[in-house]
Amino acid sequence: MERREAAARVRSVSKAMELLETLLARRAPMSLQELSSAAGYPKSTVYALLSTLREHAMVEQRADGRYALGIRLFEYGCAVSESLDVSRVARPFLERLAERSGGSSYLSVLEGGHVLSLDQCTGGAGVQVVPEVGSRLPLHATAQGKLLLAYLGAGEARRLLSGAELPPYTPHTVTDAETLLALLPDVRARGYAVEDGEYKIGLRSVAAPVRGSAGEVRCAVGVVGLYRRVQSDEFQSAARETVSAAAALSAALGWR
Amino acid sequence: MERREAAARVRSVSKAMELLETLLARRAPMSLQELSSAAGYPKSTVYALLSTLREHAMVEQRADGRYALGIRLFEYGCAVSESLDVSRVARPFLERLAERSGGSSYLSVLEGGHVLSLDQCTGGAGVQVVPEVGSRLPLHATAQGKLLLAYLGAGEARRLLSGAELPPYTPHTVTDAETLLALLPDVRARGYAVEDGEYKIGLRSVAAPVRGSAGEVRCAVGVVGLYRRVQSDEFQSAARETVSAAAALSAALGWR
DNA sequence: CATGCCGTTCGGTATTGCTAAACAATCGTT
DNA sequence: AACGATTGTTTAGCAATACCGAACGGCATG
Repeated sequence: MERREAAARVRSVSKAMELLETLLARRAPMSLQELSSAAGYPKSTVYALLSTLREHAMVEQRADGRYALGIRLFEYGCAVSESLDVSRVARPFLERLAERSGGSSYLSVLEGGHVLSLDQCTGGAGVQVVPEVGSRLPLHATAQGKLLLAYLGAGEARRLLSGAELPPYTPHTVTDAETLLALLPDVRARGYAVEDGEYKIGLRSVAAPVRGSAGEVRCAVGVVGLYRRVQSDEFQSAARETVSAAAALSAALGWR
Repeated sequence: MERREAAARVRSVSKAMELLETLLARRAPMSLQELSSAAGYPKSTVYALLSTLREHAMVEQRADGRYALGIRLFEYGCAVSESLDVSRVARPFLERLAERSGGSSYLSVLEGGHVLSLDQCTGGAGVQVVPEVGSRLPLHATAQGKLLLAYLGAGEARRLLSGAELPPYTPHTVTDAETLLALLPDVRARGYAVEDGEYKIGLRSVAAPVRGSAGEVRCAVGVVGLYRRVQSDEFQSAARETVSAAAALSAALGWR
């Protein structure tokens, strides 16, 4: 029997975190009423939680009374960013990869059923579409997502996919969990994952695994660009560059 | 009678926030016991709080059991950073200021009795000492701190200074609250604040106020460098550049 | 001046978080 | 290997306290 993660121990803390998550999802200040109905708790409950969060600068209240994410979260974010040795070490590799692949490179990890972009490096040529640092991308419609899923335990990958909707971003998006799971052994065998216009039409992307000193897959490096076709020479070359950048970064992190 | 801010409404949320603050202050993973004794709550209480925070990825637990700030805080930090239009708008001004002043420029706000550095831009010449983005600096020993204090209500400035110790970072640090408060009218009159080796010996710094559309002082821009003396031409020139950069940035933010 | 809409306050209730103590797991030492 | 020390985890019961409905006051707008 697999061990279920324990339910939330402290409900009020959970509720407070839900409020922050709501504010993050909306990406805009919200009124007390909005937060109250969005979270499903009574106004006065939400008020007490927000007051407490406000005292710790986790939220701030605007002049019009609406609540927004607070400045202390910026501090925490910087501290976490510094403690992530990965992104510091990865920077030169990302830059070199962007230069050699002709696309934009990025570094991402798995977090809460999404792909979280840790860092990026926009390529030189023309208009480039890159995920914003700190933004979430879908697991099922991105190369990074498929790659990170591939190196999870099979049960874990199924759990993440079954837990959520798999919305079709383009006609090429794989929206069936089983179909997606069936692709993962191939990803492991090849050592990289490919995305062919599954998130945005015209964009194609490769991702390869970055391993830590214990051999575990810590994150993914990838390239995204306006490549013509997956079979094209440019794309295949970008894939090779991605794999070798990921290997070099892994080595820098102490792999082998 | 001045309105005292209400006490924390939800204690468990407050305790959870204290744990995060402790982790931030130590800047290193901490064991359950360390956190328990640092925060002054029993082990099992801290455990319940940490478990809840962990479920929301606000903390993460390392392989050795120690707790560290979680990856979701990075997400929140990025979101806050994006919503701060100031730092986006300020970037070109900071770059130009660093270039013209011969020092390093930075942007900072008042937060929780400290100066919080939002962005920085290191100058080209030689070794430069700049505050890390996201780090806290003392109010009483920095140009930014004195500047931001100067534009608060007098009562507010006194409250912030009396609440905390004023440790001497160098022999030149002003450690007496009243002496410091007496300097603030001069700062307002001149339109900029100066720091003369009060935080680190050899470093001198200027800061000027950035105003928002309502005329309120939103943050400070400044320059720090290895200037010889405050009276030197280079420093005086840097001060003029700082004031004009602050004014230009204010204008870009809708002042006047 | 009435009306709605908001953020804020208040007090009683029972929910729920707090705690001490026991448990389990890991590690270093004898 | 056995031990003991140290640590993270679980549990159970009590009472503190978080929760909520309802009322308040301020601010717009009609």
